[in-house]
Amino acid sequence: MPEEAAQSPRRRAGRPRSVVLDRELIARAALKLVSTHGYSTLTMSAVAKSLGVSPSALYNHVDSKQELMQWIQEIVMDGVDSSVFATHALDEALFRWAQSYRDVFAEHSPLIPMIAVLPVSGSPRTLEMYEAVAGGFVRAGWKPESIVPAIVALESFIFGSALDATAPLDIFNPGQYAGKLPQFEGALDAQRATGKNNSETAFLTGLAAIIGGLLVAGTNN
Amino acid sequence: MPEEAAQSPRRRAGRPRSVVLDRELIARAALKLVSTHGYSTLTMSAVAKSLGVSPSALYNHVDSKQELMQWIQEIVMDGVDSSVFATHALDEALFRWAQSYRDVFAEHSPLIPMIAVLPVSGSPRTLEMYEAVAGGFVRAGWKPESIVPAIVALESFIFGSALDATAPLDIFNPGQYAGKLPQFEGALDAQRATGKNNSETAFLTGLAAIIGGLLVAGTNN
DNA sequence: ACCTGAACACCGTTCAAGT
DNA sequence: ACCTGAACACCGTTCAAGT
Repeated sequence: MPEEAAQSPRRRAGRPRSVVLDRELIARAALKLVSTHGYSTLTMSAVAKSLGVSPSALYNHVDSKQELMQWIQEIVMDGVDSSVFATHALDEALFRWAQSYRDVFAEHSPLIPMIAVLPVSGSPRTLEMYEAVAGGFVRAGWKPESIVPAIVALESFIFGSALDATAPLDIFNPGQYAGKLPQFEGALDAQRATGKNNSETAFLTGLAAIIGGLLVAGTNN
Repeated sequence: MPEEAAQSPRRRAGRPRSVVLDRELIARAALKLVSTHGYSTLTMSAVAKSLGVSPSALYNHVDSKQELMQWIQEIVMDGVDSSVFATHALDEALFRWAQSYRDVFAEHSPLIPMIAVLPVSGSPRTLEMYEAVAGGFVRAGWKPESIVPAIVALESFIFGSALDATAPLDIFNPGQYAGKLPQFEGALDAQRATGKNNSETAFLTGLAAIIGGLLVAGTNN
């Protein structure tokens, strides 16, 4: 199997014979593993196996599993649509950007605790995204010092919502406490009667609320 | 050391001689470990050691480490102030509740990915909290079907903000990309010049925005 | 009923040895 | 330069054996 990978591109003269692994290959293999079998199956061993290589071989190309997960983040970040800030009004752009951001990380929620804490300097695509978002705020006439807090507030909501999106549908079922929580259960029944997905409704109404609320505060005072 | 624990309370006649472990003791030991040395040191082995017992002994009282973490959650949840809904107007109550909620889980962020996905039926204190919050919405005249999505949206923002609160202060430092992101770096400099903690500002302005935005939508239409 | 000690089935990571 | 295989230092968890 390694031969297949080594022979497929026509080799330039003087190049080493069979370079099998590199960052791109490892990251893609990891992403494929995660996409098909979930993050619980993402082990260095499994990644190595899918590449037909021994686990220790990976450490010639990656420092740690943590770094490998940052590589995955970088690829995943490509799915976030930051182009809308160049084409739409700020409120509409924020709405679309936030939705793509949440949808992407709902599928990769194990990355969230890591991203929330990691310096952005390690992720050029994240920085590109921030540049696009900040540009949208600037063009809308925002006070400069209010822009970064607004972005962070939106991101907090987005990450929290992405985590929530992975929750089971019956997460609010009171179980043995049924009948003892009149106010909450009434609210729960009314929500259920709408037939809508609660996580989705919460995200959309919350997003509209926070964007609306921020826009009121961000330009005036 | 086990003798000390066994002899301290006067024993009622007929009681077994030296019951050392129980749920409360284990949970408190785990919480103490976490509070003093952080979640990275929370291993079954470390908990056992702090109790002067072998790791396998714990499994006579707890099913898994996951369950132990739920016990910690239950204790931690006590630090969230839900009493404000009985004493304050909805907007003010939401503000105070959310702040205590975020502050508590900023110190216990590793619990967040677990909580976001776990059925609330396992946590009576969480259910009590929901009952108090829902009561606040009901008394403020909210449409019943809008209450649960509002709570979930607020919780998503709170959990996301609690994760963000653990981030290093210089998380946005562009590093080697300095000078290439004019809009974002301008916004960053302006925020820095305020001298305020960015995470705190983001939480407070975001919270005001989402509460304000929700209150506009929740009662009218 | 509850504890100990050994064992199991994993992890991520290191490193000497090979090519 | 890059791979293999053995080894290390952990995890959480199980289980037979003791009291």
